Amino acid sequence: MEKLITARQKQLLGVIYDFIKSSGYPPTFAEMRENLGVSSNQSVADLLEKLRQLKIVKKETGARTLAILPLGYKLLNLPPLVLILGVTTAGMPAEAIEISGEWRPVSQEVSRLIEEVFMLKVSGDSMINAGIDDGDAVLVQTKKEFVSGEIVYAQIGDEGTIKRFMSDDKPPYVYLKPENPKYQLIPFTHEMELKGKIISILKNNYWQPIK
Amino acid sequence: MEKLITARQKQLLGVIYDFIKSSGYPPTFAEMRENLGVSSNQSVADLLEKLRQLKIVKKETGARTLAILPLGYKLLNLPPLVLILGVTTAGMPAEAIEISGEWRPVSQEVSRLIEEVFMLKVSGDSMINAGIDDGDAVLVQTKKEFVSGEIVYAQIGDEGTIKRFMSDDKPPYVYLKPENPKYQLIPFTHEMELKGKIISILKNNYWQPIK
DNA sequence: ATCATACCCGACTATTTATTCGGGTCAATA
DNA sequence: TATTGACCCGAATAAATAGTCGGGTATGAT
Repeated sequence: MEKLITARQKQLLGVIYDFIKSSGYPPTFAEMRENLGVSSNQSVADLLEKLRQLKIVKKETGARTLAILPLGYKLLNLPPLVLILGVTTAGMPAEAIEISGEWRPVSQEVSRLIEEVFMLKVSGDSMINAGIDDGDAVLVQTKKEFVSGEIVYAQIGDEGTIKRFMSDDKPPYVYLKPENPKYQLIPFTHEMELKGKIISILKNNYWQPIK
Repeated sequence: MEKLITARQKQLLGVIYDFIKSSGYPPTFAEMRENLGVSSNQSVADLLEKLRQLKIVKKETGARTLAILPLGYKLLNLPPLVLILGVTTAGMPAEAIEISGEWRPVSQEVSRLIEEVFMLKVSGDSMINAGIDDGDAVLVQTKKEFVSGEIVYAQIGDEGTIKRFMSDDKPPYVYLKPENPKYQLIPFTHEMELKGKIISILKNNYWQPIK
């Protein structure tokens, strides 16, 4: 196992990481100096230059123009691929939901990535035949184009709903289909907006602490 | 519906957001000026001051000491509460996993939040009685202290495993219990490290595109 | 032994960037 | 119509910050 990075370099990486984490923006040379316990800018510059060459961080000219690159996060032992889940309180999805006390807000400056995927609590039994039960939560990946047969999250006016999206060659051509014979299918209208596709289901019983 | 924020203020907020998103660090006054199409710092300062008063952004003295606060993200129509899932390739969890082409890496400067929760693919049938099947994925929330009965992700040497954590008043006192009668329980040893608690299960059939 | 490399010092200079000053316009409102 | 608030100008000053110079000390490899 060969050493890609020296201990000191890694330490600097950690300092940068910690700083960003707590303040929301990158550190200056002076701030790095202090957290590293050195007194010269050059010391920081030397280390930083190595990190830059190794594509662990990027640095542009100017104040605080520093960012950690994927390789850097990897070295910090944080997985490079992530999925963001938003737990919405308002806005896009229709109703506020709360996911037990276990899940909590994370630092603000990051919540911006939540475009990708968000989470919704399901109420009702209209999709039980697709394995989605009342009280489950679903992950919705936002997208624009949909394929017939996908389970989607749609908004109809102010209300959000989860149904199977279908398009046919016979009337009503395009519609939402509940997965429960008790319910009628819903023809597509212009008040209807498809927000995303359900990519996962989180079963109700697992959100709660398991006794 | 009363207006909390003016159009121009919101525009600045958007400019800041976009800048951070693409560069990884906050903009300077000059950069905001340009993206806003004004020529005076004061113009930016005025708007920024409002955003600051309204607790939409925070601003410290110094270069690029700017960050968006939760309220700001809310105004940008991004959910304020988020959960981060890491999909690991190596390191903490035992094996690389890939979640269909649908899920993709997000900007690097953010992956640092993944300490919270990560995702693992499950192989094997040792937990079928707890509803966790081969091919499912689970969400693991990292923590240090565990309660008897929780389903946990544990590492034994290099290998990761999912089991129910149990502690008793009779031997073997502390152990991991498979939820499948085919398998034996595993007494706790010092090579064993509990990484986190399973908080959700993503059923295999929902990762794949639904036909 | 000499060389390269990782690391460090202190001080100086150059540059970037923020901050402040003293105004002005326009539209809504009292 | 006088006032206020939102927005804007250009220019000067003040501050923060980066970048650079010319070194030094170890340590391990050639």
